[in-house]
Amino acid sequence: MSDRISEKLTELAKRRGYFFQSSGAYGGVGGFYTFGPQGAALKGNVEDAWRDRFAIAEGHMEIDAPTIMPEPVFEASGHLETFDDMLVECPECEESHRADHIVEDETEYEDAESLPVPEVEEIIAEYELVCPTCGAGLAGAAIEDFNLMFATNIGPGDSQPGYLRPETAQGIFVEFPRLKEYARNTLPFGVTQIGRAYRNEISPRRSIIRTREFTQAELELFVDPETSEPDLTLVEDVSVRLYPATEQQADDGSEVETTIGDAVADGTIADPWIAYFLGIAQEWYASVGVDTDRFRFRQHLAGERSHYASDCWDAESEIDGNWIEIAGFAHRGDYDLSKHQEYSEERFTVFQQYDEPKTVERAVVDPDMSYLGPEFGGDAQAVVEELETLAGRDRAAFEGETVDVEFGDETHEIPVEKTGFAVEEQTEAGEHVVPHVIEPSFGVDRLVYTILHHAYREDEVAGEERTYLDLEPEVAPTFVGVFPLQSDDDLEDEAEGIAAALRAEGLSVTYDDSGNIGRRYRRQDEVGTPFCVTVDYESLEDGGVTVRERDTTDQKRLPIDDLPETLSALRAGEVAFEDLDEE
RNA sequence: GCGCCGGUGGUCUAGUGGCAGGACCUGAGCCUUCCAAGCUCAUGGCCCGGGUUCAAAUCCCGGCCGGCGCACCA
Repeated sequence: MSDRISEKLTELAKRRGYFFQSSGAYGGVGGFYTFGPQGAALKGNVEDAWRDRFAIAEGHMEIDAPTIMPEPVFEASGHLETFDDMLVECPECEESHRADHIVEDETEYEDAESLPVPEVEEIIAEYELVCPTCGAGLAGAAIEDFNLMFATNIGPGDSQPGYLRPETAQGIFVEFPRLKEYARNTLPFGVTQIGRAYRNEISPRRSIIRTREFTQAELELFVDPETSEPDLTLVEDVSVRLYPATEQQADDGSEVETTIGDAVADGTIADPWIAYFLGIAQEWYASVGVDTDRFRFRQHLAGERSHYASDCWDAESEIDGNWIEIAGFAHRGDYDLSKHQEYSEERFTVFQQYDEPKTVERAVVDPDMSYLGPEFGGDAQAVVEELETLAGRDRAAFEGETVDVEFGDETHEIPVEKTGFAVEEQTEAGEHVVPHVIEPSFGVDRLVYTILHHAYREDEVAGEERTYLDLEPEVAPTFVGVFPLQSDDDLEDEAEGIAAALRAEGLSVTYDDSGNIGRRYRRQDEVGTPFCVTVDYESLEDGGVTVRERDTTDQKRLPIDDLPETLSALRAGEVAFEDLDEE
């Protein structure tokens, strides 16, 4: 049964323009998909809904950064190193294994990933390591260096290497020094981005669930680790299904049905920001059509977490009995901003003012350059820097007649009186803080797939099998179909007029006069169009039309003049179809 | 990347070393006063390359693509 839905969905997606493999005319290429007319509209609606909730409703700002960035960005982010896999193929059984993992498992080396390839090859030979699958010796087998990032060159030649971003996040982190200005140097503030990311996956699989180019919707929330707090009262009553790490590791562990408030109170979710976003996400996912019975939040196990995350929860949806990750909620700490501060020339901090200015004692130097200059020549400035460092680190060094300064390979004695050493009282209004980052990161393609999968329905209408998509009106690619009951010039004119009026209202409308009325209803059912409007001969007399609801196939007679308003209210969820009064 | 299986109109599928069939869909027409009805007509196909052969969509080899398993998934 479960496999049938995926297969039927794939077939439907191809046939009705939701999504299909790209470049089919050239044999297709693995891991790349095109969203067809329906799919692009659905995806766009999902992105709009995300933007409404996570950017606009939260008061955050959205940016749109390039997908290609220069190499130093990824040196700083750690992706050049950690996105790099060392694969070694067993000469006997031809299985591929992670060379660094084998080394870490079998030797005392703990961070083989960061070692150069030739060194890892030497270690394998030296320790006579064997294939985990068949036990054959791996000595002499070549290690293939594989980086999951797509590489390119910026400008002519290969002088400036660049990479397609493997996550949208770096585009936000890199621009932090300017973005903080827009936030008026005030924490917390959030920056969102919806955009493409690229990973040269070894083995793309399972339709649009694992592709090489995909869309992420990410929020980077920059918080003061000491003072910023979410308003948990907004989400404390939200019911969630959690799968904490402790339950995953227990023999009889199970998912936990609880509320955000209780999970925070009993420590299941340690970080209040993570808890806040899990609550927001739970309700948002439900609003766009994820079946909450096939949805949970799973905590990462310690060994599973990324190089930056201190705690991480995934949102997972159930597809054919398998749980797939559709979002990650990570506490990235100050990892990203600190790394960019270290690797770049910019300051990735926000000045946080104290409630009360603090008075602190500080050791300072004010060297006598008329002494240091002649004494050290061109090295005088470096000596000054050494003195400054030393003063901050070790005041006692300045207590004697002279102070010892390590410089070059020698120790120099400098009279303390020439250093201008003093301990001063200084008033500090605040401090430069590297913000911590809370990152809710959503996979849009997987969400679209989940929505379609969870919306897939088969039932029976008038003795005939029917397939329909139970899509939420807010995200349905086509909102309303408009038909003349039969081929008839007068009916067609009236129906086309209604279609135009609804389009003018901003609704997504499809007009169809082919075949018979039943066929047209089924066509719209199959792509998930929530409502259909049919113009009949009475419409020309009494100004009413039949409006038919997708899920129930119920029909109501409603006045044409009110249609734009009525249907807009239905789309916004302001009224329910069953509550509408007939004419 | 390795292994197994597979690739036939838009979709699903039958089939064989000798003229490639069906169903659905789609389009045109007829019919039709609310749920894939019926009739007529039409469009459209053997993944790519090489080999074997008188003849290859079919057999063989390689590639590409897909499903599944392994590995991978910061």
